Amino acid sequence: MTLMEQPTVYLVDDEPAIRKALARLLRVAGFHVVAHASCEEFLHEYDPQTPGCLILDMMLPGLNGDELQKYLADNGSSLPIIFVTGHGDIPMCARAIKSGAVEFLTKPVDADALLRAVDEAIKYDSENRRSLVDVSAIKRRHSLLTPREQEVLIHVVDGKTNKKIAAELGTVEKTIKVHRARIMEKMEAGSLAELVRLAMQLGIGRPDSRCC
Amino acid sequence: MTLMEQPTVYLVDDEPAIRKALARLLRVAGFHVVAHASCEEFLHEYDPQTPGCLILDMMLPGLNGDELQKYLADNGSSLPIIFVTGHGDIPMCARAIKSGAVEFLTKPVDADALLRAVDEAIKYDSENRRSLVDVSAIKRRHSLLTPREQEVLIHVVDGKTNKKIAAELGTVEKTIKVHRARIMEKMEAGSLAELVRLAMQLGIGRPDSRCC
DNA sequence: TTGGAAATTGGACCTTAGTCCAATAAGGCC
DNA sequence: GGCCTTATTGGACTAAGGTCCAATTTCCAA
Repeated sequence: MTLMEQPTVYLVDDEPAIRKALARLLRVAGFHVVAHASCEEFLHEYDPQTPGCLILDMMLPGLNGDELQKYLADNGSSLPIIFVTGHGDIPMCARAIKSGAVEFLTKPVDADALLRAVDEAIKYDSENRRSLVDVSAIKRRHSLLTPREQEVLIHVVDGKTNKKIAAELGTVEKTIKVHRARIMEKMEAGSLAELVRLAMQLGIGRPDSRCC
Repeated sequence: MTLMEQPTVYLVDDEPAIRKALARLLRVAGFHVVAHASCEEFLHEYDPQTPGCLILDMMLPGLNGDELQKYLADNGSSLPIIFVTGHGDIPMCARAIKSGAVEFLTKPVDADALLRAVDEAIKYDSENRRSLVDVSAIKRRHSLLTPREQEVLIHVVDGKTNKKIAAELGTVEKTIKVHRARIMEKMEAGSLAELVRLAMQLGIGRPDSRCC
């Protein structure tokens, strides 16, 4: 597994001097740094499994910083981003942070501010990954359910009795009992209460029935 | 009830000309506007029950804009804030938005941008109030439970059987059954699944047991 | 064509949960 | 001292959930 790996600080800036200086600063502070000159280059190497954060210049040849931010967000990435820009203005800053950026710094970069931001970003990322791992484990178990079992699960966490579920699915109580037992086993739930909580994390259950 | 009231746009700026201009702009756009010259004046009149948002200047005599933001946050208010400032810089913008501000605009204010921000803020506020109302209704029902019933509830939503709960609380199964029935009645839960979901919204149950 | 997963059902039996009626005991309040 | 809430318990009974063993049917893929 790659879970307990040391976090990587990705750095994307087209000016070699800045790249070198920031990389050095971060390495001295004990971080593992991977630097790129463009977003395209970064995307080519980036593995979403890797924990860490991204220090990103806004003005870049090719894909810009804010475009990369949007691209990553659209692709489900939650890599925390710290913007570092030479020609930033307030609307740009507001947009970046509203879109989820952890920090927005201007050049010349204040070393302390950057290190504080990196610490915050990495902390944020690790907490986020922990909960993502939890949910993905539940999803994995849920995927082991047969289509019919998934269907029964929805009714079970809705609080219906086996008899009622059977009637709605056009079968008998006995059948539902069997499905139910399999569901508890495959979902590794020790009780109905636990099953309900697991299902909630998958968005199954009442609070989402309001969608109709 | 004050629930379906029309939202109020609060406006705090020490410059009478700006106050007048912005208030006029907002009223023309159909909003109900209440303007004040200082944070102290605003706090004196503000009723947290009122839905709406706050357009706030940063530099003010007495309490500053960011200080009011912190004060409101510390006091559990979720009134959305739109900052409008004449001498803002990027760090100030970043801090304000990271602290939850909806938007950070600079003077002279762009009318379209302000109206867009107000729309967004009011939408955000109304959604937020809706979920707050839901949770407070559950809290109210929970407060009707006797101490003993609240204790039993914790064990019930943990998925334990009546027999086990009785053993842990030093009583017999029959007693727990009675408590349990009262709990279902008072919490207005139609099934165990529903009770578990209600309890979760109050922070009762497994996910929070990790606190110890 | 055949082996296997998925879905279904039966029967017997045990454990839990829920319900209705009734009753006791302790502590607080007017 | 009465009155009320809270917490407790008993008995009897019904309903629902869970378990073990066993069996059938359908459909898909090797």
